[in-house]
Amino acid sequence: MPGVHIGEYPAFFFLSRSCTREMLFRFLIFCIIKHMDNFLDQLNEKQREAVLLKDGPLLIFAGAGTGKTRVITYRIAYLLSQGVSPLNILAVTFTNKAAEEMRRRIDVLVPGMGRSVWISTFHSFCAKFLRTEARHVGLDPNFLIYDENDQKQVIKSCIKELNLDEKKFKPARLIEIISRAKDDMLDADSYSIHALTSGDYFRQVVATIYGLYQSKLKQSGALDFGDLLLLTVINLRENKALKEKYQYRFRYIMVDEYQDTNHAQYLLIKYIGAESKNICVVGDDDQSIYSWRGADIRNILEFEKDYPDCRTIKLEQNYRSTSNILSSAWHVIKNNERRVEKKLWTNKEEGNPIKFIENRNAIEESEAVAGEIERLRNKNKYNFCDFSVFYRTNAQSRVLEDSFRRSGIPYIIIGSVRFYERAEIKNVLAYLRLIHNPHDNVSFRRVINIPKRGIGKTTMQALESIASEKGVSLWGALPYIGFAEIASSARKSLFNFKELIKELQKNKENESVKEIALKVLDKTNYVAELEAEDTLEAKNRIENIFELISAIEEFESRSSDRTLTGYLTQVALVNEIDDWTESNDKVVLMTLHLAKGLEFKTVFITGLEEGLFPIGESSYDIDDLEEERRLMYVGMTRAKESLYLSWAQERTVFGKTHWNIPSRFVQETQSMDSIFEVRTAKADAGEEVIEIERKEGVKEYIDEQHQMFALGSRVFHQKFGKGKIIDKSGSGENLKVIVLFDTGQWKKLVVKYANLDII
DNA sequence: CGGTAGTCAGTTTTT
DNA sequence: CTGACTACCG
Repeated sequence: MPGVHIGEYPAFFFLSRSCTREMLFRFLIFCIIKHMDNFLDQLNEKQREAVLLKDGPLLIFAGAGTGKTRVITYRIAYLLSQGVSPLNILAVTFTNKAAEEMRRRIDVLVPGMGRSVWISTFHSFCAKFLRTEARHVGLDPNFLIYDENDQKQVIKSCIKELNLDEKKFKPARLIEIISRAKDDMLDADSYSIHALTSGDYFRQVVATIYGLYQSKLKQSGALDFGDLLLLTVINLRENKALKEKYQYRFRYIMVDEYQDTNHAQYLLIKYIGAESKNICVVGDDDQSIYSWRGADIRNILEFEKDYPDCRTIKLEQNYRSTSNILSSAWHVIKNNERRVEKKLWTNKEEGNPIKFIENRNAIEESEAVAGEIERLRNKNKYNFCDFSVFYRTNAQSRVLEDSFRRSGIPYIIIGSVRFYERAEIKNVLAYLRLIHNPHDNVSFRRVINIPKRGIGKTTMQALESIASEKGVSLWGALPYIGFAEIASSARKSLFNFKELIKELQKNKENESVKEIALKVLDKTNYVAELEAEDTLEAKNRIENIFELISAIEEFESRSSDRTLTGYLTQVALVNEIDDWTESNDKVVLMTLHLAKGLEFKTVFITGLEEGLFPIGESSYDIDDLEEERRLMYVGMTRAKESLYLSWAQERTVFGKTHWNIPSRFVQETQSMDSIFEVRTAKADAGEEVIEIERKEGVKEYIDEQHQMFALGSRVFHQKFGKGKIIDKSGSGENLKVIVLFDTGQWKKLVVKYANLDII
């Protein structure tokens, strides 16, 4: 180190205590320049081209595993080496995990620089923007962010207030409509205009709900996810000074996973980058899997139209997967008609063949996965974290979890039952939110009677009506309770609650989040009350609460914004995938959606059954089916060395057992040399798992499953007449179908004996 | 007001 | 099968 000199100063000078941020910055830049040649050597020709195209709009088509993150991080390093200040660089990713990963990798290239470059998700960028500019955009800088659960509560109260039928206007559906409207830049007023012109009654009611919903959010001082984007974009559009400020600040913009951006996100980038035009977007239309969330694939396909002078670079060399994996993935994705043709290639060897496992049910499938992980670990000295298991729906994780627990395999489930969604955690958080902003009605309703303080339905109804009469929040209604018909005991309780929150709010500016949280536990007696319950469940809840306290500690040790606002924002926008690091040697379980952007030595894709993956009715709609197929492609291309595809003949959903046929994606891989069946045999010592490898007639078998007696096909039976196949199980001689006959009755029939004719 | 039993709908996928 | 919600009684 002392040998390194910057100009006339020895490097250690810069590392001494007197070093300023600026000096450190210059030192780091020096290091980058020194190593830039080395950096560039680590890139292939196309990647280097993408890194070196410093100015102007740039579109990078980056196939799976082609070093997309590498290009972005090296590009940032290159920009820094060219004298661009880290403060002028904005990198936007889709998930927090991706942002974290990028930061980490920049830090590897340019130590300490990861923190200075603004890298965030769209949503956290907007949250930061709106808080910083709150004064200019007419917001309280302490606004809360409502998650989907909070949204649901608000929507429900809207429906109640408007005397609508929850069955006709389902909260979940309404949230979806409103969220999609916001993605498309339609605020409540614009939506209302559209609804009126359409003459559609349903849409007009939705417009009313939308409007009421927004006023309720405002009353509570809250924004939902969609608002973060919508308001940011509206303000950038309307406020010239603001727009110029951000255009000036962010001279270089990079957007990851551009294929998944929605219209609002597209506009955000367009506005900020309009001046410098230094917009670099990276994406892959084959990995677009969020259209259901408003993502518009046209954003990537029409980038060249938006920026006529843009340069386009295609990254096609895959560094991740063996050629076996890559070619099967290609065989699957090429079935999509709506895609830009790309030819990924690799100079890696063929590698292991893809292994197909057929199981009788979900339990055996899980056992097979667990068994295979143990076998591979013994054989190849793999770590647990080299394995990942993907599935289409979160519900599938439970069975896997059971098997892993039985086998003693350490695992981590990412995303399913979220820690922050547990009742006891939400209760503590609701207190924190009230301390931060007592007008938060959702939190107020949540904890007004937790722990029990004798405030029930009647009291709440009275309070609600005061609030709506006066046009204030529930908290704001408290001073008026003297005039309402509220039992004196309840009145006293409300008063005490108010004093409690006020007490907790005292000194909040000077206390750490942890101190505030501990004060909540202390003053509310929440833990003590749980202890008194003395049940296993209560014990569990107490444990979770302490886990929350350590999560807060963790937050405070790591985050740059350690305020209560910062913490609550983080809780709303960050999921636990960000806390997972490879340092924990655990098998990772997650949905296919969450897997995007990650890679593992060995990947299991489970539940490959028609109706589950592709899910539900999606196979009847070409667009839906193609998105499912892209999801399959994303899953397959996560694997570096080994890929397992498994399915179960029957699966229990909602306590009902369904018979399924293998997913069409299985046969689309075109690489089925053999199928493994896992059978559990009863031996003297108990149960024994037997693996059977079926090599012959594999293709015929799958074809038969799909074509001979496909679900939905019409059949004729001598005795029962005409009908439709609605379910299916077994194979070969044991192939059984359930037929719903036109008479209305249904029968389970063994195909071999039933003598059915396909009509 | 609070507890409990009974009903009913719901699982895609996420910031 | 679960969790969320409702209705009724102590």
